[in-house]
Amino acid sequence: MRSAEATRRRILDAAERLFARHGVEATSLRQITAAARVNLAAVNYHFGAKDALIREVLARRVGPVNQERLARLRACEARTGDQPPSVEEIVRAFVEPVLALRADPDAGQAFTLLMGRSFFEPNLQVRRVIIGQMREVARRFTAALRRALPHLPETELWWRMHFSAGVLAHTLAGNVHLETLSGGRCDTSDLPAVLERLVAFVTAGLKAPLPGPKQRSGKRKC
Amino acid sequence: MRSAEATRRRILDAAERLFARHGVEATSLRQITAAARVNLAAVNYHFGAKDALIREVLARRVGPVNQERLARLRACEARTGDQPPSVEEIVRAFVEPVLALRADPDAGQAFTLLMGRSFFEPNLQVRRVIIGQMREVARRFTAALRRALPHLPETELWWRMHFSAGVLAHTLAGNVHLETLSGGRCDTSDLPAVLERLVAFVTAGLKAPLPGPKQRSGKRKC
DNA sequence: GTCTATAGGGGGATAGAC
DNA sequence: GTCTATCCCCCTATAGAC
Repeated sequence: MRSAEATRRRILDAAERLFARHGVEATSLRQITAAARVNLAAVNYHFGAKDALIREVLARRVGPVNQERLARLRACEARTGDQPPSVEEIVRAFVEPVLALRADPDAGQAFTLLMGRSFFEPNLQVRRVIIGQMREVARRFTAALRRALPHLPETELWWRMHFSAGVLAHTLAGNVHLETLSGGRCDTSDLPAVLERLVAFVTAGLKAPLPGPKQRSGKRKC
Repeated sequence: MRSAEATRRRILDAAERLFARHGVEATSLRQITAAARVNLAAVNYHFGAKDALIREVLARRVGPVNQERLARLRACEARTGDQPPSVEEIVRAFVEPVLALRADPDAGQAFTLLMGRSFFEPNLQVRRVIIGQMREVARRFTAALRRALPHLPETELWWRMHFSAGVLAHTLAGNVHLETLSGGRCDTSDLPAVLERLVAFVTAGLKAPLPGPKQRSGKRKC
């Protein structure tokens, strides 16, 4: 016999781990309840249906991460006053809170893997949660970056943020590929080093010179 | 009555479209054969099992794309002779062949979506095909970039290629997010413009200055 | 709140007629 | 090569005992 809260939590933890490893579609409620050592019917009792469970698994962690992102951004802006924070500072405010979850022994690596994958998830429920949760954050960070990169047209900025999100997602979810293809030369577990690399790459991308209006020079030749 | 080849092709086309839209796990053979207007048993007759079908759907397009990537890279290197091609040229050689598929009315957008998603796919079969097909390409492009960026340590280069792959994947698979979050301000269908933006971002990221060895300055403060 | 048992529907794969 | 029919498994969700 266990408390209701404990059961709920065990289900969420097991679901998080399994969703991360096998994907939401390939994970059955039976696998989840078996891993959580909880009765099959408990999922429906506590969450109603699989979709609702998916939503809660994501929201439980994305919510706090996004709150911290916004708090860091506010702290940056408070510190710099009238001047906008630098691009690098803004990127850090966005990236650090989610990367930090990897060091969290409770959340562990499972959630960051799931999170990175979520951007690409065909499952409608997952996409809805992600978009819903990111909307406010995207709005605030766009505004901050627009001040930091005043020469950049707004459309261009959205594109570059989109590219940046891709870098982050791949960093969270694609470590297997990096380790395999590089033949084990890259250590994906050294978080501070990963963070510095990520920030350097994304910052440079955001600051890239604008491509000329229409260059049809010899470049296309090769 | 149809020829065997035609049936095979109809199955591949339908599977490609459905895998792209709903994911491989969420797509059933029944959905595929219904969409292809083909008998259910035809899948097993022509491919043996679902896993084999997945493999062929991917390999059919990835193979040619990777051949063209290598051909373009060779062309670049032949043209520049002893000098290495520029980073931008190398990036173009990698990115253009796959983006071009989006303009192909036959392959259409379905495959590029599937391809972008494949990097993050939990399904083992998908990952195996992707890694297998990318190994040679990754090796050749790493070698080319190492010549173009001789100051960059090899580990760093692998990381940056990994980040670049994330940008590409998100560009291929994440358009829904960009259009939603930007409120329709970004036109994802203008391929030449997308290409220029992508190349500019990735090239800048690859060329980014190396982060200092250990900076613990006021940056972390915000 | 927690369990067992089961309804009710798909799923992948195959045997065997044509 | 193509079809129908079917096997047998696992899925989600729920009803009802405890």
